[in-house]
Amino acid sequence: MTLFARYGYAAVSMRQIAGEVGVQAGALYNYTADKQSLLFDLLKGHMVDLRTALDAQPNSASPQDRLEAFTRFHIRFHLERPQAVFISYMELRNLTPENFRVIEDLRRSYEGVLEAILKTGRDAGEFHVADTKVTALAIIAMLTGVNTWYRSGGRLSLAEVEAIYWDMVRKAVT
Amino acid sequence: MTLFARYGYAAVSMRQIAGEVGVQAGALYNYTADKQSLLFDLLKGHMVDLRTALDAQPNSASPQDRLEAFTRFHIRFHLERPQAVFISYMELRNLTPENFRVIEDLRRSYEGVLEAILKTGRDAGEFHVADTKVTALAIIAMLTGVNTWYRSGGRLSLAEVEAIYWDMVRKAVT
DNA sequence: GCTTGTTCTGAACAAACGTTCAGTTAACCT
DNA sequence: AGGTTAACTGAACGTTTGTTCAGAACAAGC
Repeated sequence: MTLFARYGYAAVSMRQIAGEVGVQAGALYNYTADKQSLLFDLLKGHMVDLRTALDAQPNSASPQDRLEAFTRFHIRFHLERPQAVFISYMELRNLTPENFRVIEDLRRSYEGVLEAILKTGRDAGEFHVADTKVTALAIIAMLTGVNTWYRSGGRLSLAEVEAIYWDMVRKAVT
Repeated sequence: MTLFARYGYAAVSMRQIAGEVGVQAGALYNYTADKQSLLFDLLKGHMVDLRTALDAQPNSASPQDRLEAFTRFHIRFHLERPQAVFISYMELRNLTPENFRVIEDLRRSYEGVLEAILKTGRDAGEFHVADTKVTALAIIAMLTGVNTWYRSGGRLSLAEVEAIYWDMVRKAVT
């Protein structure tokens, strides 16, 4: 994961990976069918973790509370695994078509959770969003963007970042 | 550019590029010093175009109008060059350190324009943003996200997309 | 027709690629 | 101590990589 995140899937050789774990290249094939599976298992594991962690969140009552919970969860979860997140966005095109479809479905299901929150809030008259699908994607893109600049120990704490983003999300949909 | 966007810099060979333009691999070296320069020139050209096009925009008076102009400009410009945008986000790590620094500086200067707008608006009491730097990055991430899903001829027109995003940006900062 | 300068080919280079596999080494159970 | 299984090495395979370069092809001017 570290090597893929640093140099990219295509630029990392099986010999490099083997060297990093103190083994010869051939030994890797006792654990993985091929290089492609290495990438796929990484991405699938990440997406499943994401969905599992989201489902483990306590269910809030109001749409507003649920949206806040989602926002804070997304930021926290993504900031805890910058490498997996990075790879999940950058290496999609290096998946075989069938593997790609699996990851894409997982992601769409995650996006669907946010969209459902927005729909509920709009139907309840609490949110004012022109298009729940587009708004969900826009919010996720905004939140995931934190990963490109946040460094722990930097100017802002995680709590401050969460507060800033939640403030923007809340205002954007109400 | 097409090949880099489709398969990624590392996965595209000079022979593939040569084949695409109907020439042998060796002939490419009459036009480029090496493969790295090919990528760098592409990214630098894109960033310079971006900055040039932004500066060519008519200057609006109020912070709100300037923010709207920026929002619409960013969406339009990025949707017009999906390949260059994609490469500019994905292939940064394949630049040599000194080339990377050049591109990063150009991008930071672009982000600075948006931050300046936010600062002006906040000082004028029109915007309420907790952190202009973070807000600028959040807005840009949100807007650039359009490229991941928008397809011309799809459900929404460019004008509709601009309107939806501008509505979110406006509400998020006021 | 000859010269000049530019552009291209086609082969060559050493290095690196993913993957396989016979054979060695290590670990564990009886 | 012996036997079984799992893990690893090290070499090999056929390709492919970025880049170089001598020579062929080509166009332009006289």
